[in-house]
Amino acid sequence: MSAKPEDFFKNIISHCKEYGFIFQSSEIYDGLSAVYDYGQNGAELKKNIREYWWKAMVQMNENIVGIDSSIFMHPTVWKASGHVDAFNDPLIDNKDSKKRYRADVLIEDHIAKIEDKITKEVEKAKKRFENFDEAMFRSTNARIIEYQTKINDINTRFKAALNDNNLADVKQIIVDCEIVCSISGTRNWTDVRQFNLMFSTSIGSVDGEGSTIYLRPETAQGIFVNYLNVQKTGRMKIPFGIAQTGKAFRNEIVARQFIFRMREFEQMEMQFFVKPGTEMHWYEHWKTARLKWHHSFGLGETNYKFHDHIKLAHYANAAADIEFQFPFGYKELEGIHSRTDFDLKQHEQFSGKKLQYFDTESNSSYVPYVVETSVGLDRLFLATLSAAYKEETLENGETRVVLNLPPALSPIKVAVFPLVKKDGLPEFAEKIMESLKYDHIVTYDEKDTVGKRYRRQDAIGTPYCITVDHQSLEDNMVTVRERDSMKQERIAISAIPQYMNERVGLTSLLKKL
RNA sequence: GCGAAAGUAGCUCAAUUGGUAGAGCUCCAGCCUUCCAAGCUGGAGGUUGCGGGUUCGAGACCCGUCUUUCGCUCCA
Repeated sequence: MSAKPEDFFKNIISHCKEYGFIFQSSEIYDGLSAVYDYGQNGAELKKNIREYWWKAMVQMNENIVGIDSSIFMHPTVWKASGHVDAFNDPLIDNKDSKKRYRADVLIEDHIAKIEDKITKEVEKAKKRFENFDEAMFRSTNARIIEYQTKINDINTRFKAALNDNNLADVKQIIVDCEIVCSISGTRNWTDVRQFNLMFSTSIGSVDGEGSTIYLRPETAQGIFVNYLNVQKTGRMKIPFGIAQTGKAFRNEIVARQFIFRMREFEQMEMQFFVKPGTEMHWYEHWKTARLKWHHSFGLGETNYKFHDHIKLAHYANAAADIEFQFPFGYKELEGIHSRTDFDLKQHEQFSGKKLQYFDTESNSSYVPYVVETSVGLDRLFLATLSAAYKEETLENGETRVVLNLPPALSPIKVAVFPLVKKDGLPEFAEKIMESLKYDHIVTYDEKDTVGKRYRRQDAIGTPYCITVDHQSLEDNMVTVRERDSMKQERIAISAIPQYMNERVGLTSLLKKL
């Protein structure tokens, strides 16, 4: 329609700022890369999405309960989960080809090449001599000795450099070995850098005496370490789930695409504990249930698709993403993973505590298997907003920008206007607003023409506007104008509460599930 | 992180080879009109992202830096 695809996403970002949905963090100080703040309307929309998720998972399922675990956790949690070891690879870039390599792999490959040369020398010699003594040949041949010395030197130096965490020397080894990029063929390398996934800080008020702890890179571990607490105190019977929403932190190498990938973000996760062997049943169950939940937003079912993982993480035996068609293409919105008993087993091992469940049916104990649903709240926010954002051309040729948000998720549910700013209409309108504010977020506006005020509300997705006119003073009727159709109807003031409750509450969404 | 491009009022953009930073919209205070953004009057808002340099003089030229976008790379 009006905007070109490449401009469309830009317009959404501008709209987010202009109407108080998203601001860049610390903007007056030039901002902080890949960190964003939610403004007055964004905070409401985000809260509403979170609430809808929570009700759909916890309130609607008797066997799912919610927790709220700390962002700080014992450092060993992240050793057990594998996060500490997984992201400490030293990386180096070739400036010409822009190709990134693991520095240790480059060096190991180089060593392997030298070993190849030795092997070739040995094979050549094998063919030449009848009674070939390989060990003798290896220990006496001058060229092989030279190669082997080189390998030993590199290995010694490389080990020392890694032990001392001396990244400068790791680079120097690459330079000294004259290792070239296989693509560009050049030796134009950047410095070797260590990338850490997790943000660290220290606990304990005395500087230097505290121990290093991490800001959690996922909320799931808070569920795993509490699984037995919840199971016992809640008398939960398998299968049961534990849900949680909360911030997680990842020191991404690159963070792009607005709030799609941020360093600080919010997850909504549910870990479902099941009897081993039944996990595939539950995996399929949650795939279906979660997709249905997404569809209930009414943003277009064709915008969603499953992406089944072929290559699985070490802890999983099945994994799928629900992808959403963002303005920049299909991208992951939610992950549904069959995580096996990997996490709980790891925590058993590292903590030395039994994390087993006693199954009264089979009269046996086992570590439950886990099926995880994990959705990014910020991504869901972006998906919702970008699918709801419409630049419309009206019949009279005018354009309007409207957010076709599900009414239950809209930041503001009702706007109340006096048709004119005199004759007692403002006071009358304010009374209506006062009566509604106990149940809904309501706003009041008396500035500019009423048409302009409708457009302002369209731009933030307010589903209903109530306008008070002179006749209202006599018959206690008001005009209700609906956002998407722009249709108006006349209703009694006494009917407003029920009218709104039927249309802007979460109940109607929950009933679709 | 690498490369390229960009950064001027809340938003969209101007500003002659280097010569006093402007406009429209928005916003605010009023007036008028009164059911779909368009009338009138007045007002606020900028160390031109930031820091250096060249120059008599820099929004413009040079260097650095920050942020954003795109491509590559990475992605439990």
